[in-house]
Amino acid sequence: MDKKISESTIYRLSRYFRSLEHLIEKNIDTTSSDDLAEIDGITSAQVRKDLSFFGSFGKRGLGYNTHELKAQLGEILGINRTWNVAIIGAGNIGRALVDYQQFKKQGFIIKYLFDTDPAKVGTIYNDVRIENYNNTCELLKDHKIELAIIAVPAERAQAVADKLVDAGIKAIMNFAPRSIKVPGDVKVKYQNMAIELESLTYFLQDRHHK
Amino acid sequence: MDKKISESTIYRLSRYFRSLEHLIEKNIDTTSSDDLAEIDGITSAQVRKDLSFFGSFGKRGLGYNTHELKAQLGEILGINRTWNVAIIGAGNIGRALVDYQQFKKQGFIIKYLFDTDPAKVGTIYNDVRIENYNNTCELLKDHKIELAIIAVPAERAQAVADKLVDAGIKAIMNFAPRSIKVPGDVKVKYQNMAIELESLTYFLQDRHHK
DNA sequence: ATTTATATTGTATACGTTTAAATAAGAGTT
DNA sequence: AACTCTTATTTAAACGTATACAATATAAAT
Repeated sequence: MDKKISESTIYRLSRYFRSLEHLIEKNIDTTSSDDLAEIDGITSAQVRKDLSFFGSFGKRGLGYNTHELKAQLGEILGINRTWNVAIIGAGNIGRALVDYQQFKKQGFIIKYLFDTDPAKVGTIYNDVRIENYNNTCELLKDHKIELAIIAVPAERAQAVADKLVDAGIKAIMNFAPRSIKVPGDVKVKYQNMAIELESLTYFLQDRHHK
Repeated sequence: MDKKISESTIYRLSRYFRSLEHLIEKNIDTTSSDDLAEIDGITSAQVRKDLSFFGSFGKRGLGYNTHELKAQLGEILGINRTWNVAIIGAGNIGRALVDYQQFKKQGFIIKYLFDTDPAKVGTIYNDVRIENYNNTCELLKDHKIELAIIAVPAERAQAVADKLVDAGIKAIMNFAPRSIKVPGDVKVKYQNMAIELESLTYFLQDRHHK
């Protein structure tokens, strides 16, 4: 099972996982590819294809057991465990992320906030200690932090990325509105709400009425 | 020019726009598809292909004028103007978005925050008045709000979406961790940081070492 | 002034990937 | 055993990306 799985497949798997959680909350034990597709607005064939990359989890004629499928997806996505996360930058975005309930719910533990501001360093924000940015490298290494989130101004993004790479981080989520360069074995995800809104305004314009 | 443009193209256009802003800040007047590709980590051919859908903005042998190209992209994306935005839900996420500097910078004006909490309604958060959720429909209609952001708990997302559709909103960004159903002419973008992190953890797992 | 070299766009073609549709196969029911 | 339902897999179509090259603009060289 070494075929390459597309990022869109992984992304959809996360959404199926979310939908399954929802079904389970409603005490529903069985579902079908058609149900899952409906919830997420794609085709049932897509759902089955996505799952088929990893095995066969359903019963023909019956569908999928929500609990089992959720467990399997959790296993695949690596969220049947917790992940330690550090956030660089204790500004508005960094702090909002500390508050973000979904992270904790999905097993992402914010271990540290880092900042350069002496007034912030040493204080505690919502149970998370704000550490000195200069200590980033050693603290990340010492405490087995595996995921890092960049929440600093654009012009500092690359420097922070370099430091994270030095600290051995292999997965970065970048909220700074600037592209960063990292080695090939480091995975970066960009997160820029303004860009997302822009892709909406494009479709709002008159000339795209169909 | 009625051919269908892919979402990824639009998304990349936004990134080129951002890169051009950056170049202009550095007083650079000319750039090339190769430069833009380098900045954004894609191929130069991709850059030219993306642009070619909308016209030819460069000079062969010379490249692109940063100012001109930025203006053209702004025109295409619809961000050479301002857009009125409403946020439904004045919780952590809603308030963080009001604080998000990039919105204002890119011409997105947060006009209203809506909430159901009587303690919040009527107060002002960071220059934005928090209005009663029940008045959403009329206020959106009266004040020509074109974009709306859903920042309420999952279980309330669909109800809010329905109300926004009633109010004539055609573009929604949904921060609630739940899929919503809307008519075909309404464009929805999902924004779920936990899902984004999950797609990173997938790539962090041992079995994907290549 | 003409040619040659160099740079870079714009487009046409080829390739690979992703999505959708079609089909075969398994599980249960009557 | 026939019928229904739904998965799993195969096949085909659509789409997106990368490659290749012709077109064009400038500068340098003769």
